[in-house]
Amino acid sequence: MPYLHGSNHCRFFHSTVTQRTPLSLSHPNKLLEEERIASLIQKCPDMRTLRQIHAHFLKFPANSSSFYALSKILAFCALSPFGDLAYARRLFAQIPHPNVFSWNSMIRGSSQLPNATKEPIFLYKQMVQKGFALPNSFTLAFVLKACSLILAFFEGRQIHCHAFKHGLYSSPFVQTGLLNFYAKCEELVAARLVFDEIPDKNLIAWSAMISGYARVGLVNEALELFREMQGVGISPDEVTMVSVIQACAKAGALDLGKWVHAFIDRNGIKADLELKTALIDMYAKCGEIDRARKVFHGMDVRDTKAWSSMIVGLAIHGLVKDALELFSRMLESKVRPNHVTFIGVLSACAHSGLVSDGRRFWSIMHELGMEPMMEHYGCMVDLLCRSGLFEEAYSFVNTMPIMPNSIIWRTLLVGCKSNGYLDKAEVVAKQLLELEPLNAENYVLLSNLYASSSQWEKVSYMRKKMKDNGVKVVPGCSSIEVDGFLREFVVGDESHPEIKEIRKVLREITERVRLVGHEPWTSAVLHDVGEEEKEVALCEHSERLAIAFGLLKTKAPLPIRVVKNLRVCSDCHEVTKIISKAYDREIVVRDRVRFHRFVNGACSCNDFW
DNA sequence: CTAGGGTTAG
Repeated sequence: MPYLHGSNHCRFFHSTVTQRTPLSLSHPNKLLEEERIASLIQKCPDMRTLRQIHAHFLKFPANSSSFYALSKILAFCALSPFGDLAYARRLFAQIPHPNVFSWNSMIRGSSQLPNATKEPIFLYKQMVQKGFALPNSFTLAFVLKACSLILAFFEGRQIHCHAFKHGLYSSPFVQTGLLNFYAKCEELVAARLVFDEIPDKNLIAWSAMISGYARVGLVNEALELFREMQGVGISPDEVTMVSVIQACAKAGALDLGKWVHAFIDRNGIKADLELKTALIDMYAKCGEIDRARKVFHGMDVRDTKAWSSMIVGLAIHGLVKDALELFSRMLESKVRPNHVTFIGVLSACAHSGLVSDGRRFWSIMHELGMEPMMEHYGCMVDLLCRSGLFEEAYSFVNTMPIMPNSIIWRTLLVGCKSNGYLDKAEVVAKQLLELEPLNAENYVLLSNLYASSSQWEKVSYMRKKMKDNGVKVVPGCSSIEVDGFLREFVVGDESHPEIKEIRKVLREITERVRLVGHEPWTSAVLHDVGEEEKEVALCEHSERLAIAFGLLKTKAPLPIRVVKNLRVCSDCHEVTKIISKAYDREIVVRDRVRFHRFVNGACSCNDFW
């Protein structure tokens, strides 16, 4: 065993010196000695040097200085980027009574692995159960971080109790650790309770809470908190702004996003790599691909995520050539693509039916030693289906080394429809409904597939099956941003406080559009039959409400931007063009993020309610 | 030895 002198080492740790003498009693030379050791170990360039230092200390008889050195060595192994966690584990196993510092090193070290495991939590459990060392605020902060990485909700909640038990709840590090943990687990109510209990909220706490809201799409809450934070005199930094921009991206709130970008410049906040990447993503998702490009070109350093967000952005805009060109430039720049980059590249190929390119990228991925994930299989299935190679797509799915998920089967089912393989649809549908019996989308898709081939009995059978299984349709939803706030309108929801006024405007629109000689709101062709027909028409309802609200609230000739959660088709745009003309106001309706659906001129507006 | 941040298919 090259990493320790077995017997020597054990004797060393079994020596009577298990506790460091209090600093006040220690010899001044000893303090100097410890400082020297710490800086020596900190400067270690690699494990080889560290082992030499380790060996040096093992040669000498145990004293408190060498004990100190050993714990520093352990910390280096566990935490340094040049360290070696396996070495740290072996070293740690030799310590009969590790102190808190050593436990903390191990807990933090084991949570810094690229693939997070439960190891840090197990270590913490051991520490608490053994009772040799009491956790301190560092311990809780580290273990909470570990819990947030693997979303270990129950463990984290228990640590919340430990914070009280050990009197560590007042530590700002424990508080933000808890807050962040709940936020990552998407337990926003719990996160908010912790947040509200923090007496002196610092920038970190505010940022963590805003990030939590932005992550789950509670955009108004995120923005409200951003305003509130400035109200109490805390200035945001670039980390805060990433979450604010992310909130705008999630909502498709372009005007807000632009305002926030201007805010960043105006307040001299440094737009670093992460913030610029978030800006690229925001502009791309809000439909302003050229602004996204501008941010990208203005970057002096670009890492994998920066390249990926630009490539994915181009791909969702259907700018396939640009996306692939950028990918080549990325390779030339020697930035290693990751799985997200390949999702962008493969989906770009799918949007333009570039089969041979897609296959080429598929093998490049293998050459780079990357194992394709579910998403990549999904892109390939989509690519093959859109290129008319349904049979190949079908056998591709059936020979996948991982179990296809519902998205894969659904992609294949859409492929059945577009390629006219209706016989295969039954088999595919069976898989899909077994995997996801409660998703209304599947029934609608299948029902429309039958309707397209006039199999009306099967259409009503799907309706019946849906009813029997108690499957509920998720209502359509549109949103509009007015004065920096997002207003959401959901089909069938009449709870808006101004619904009466909105309805009045809606009636007026109907009249004015009729005067122009158009039948309002009926331009979406209804594919469906029977009693459910009304619901299909209703999918436009949320959009109508949002436009009406916009006309009610915004008198200035600003464009009214409505973002839809559903797919938008050219017919929907036709309707808004008519309203625009009648009111002499620019009205823009956008699908939330999925610009690429227009790529092949195909619109699936009628596939969904 | 502590806390908050970016890209993900249909």
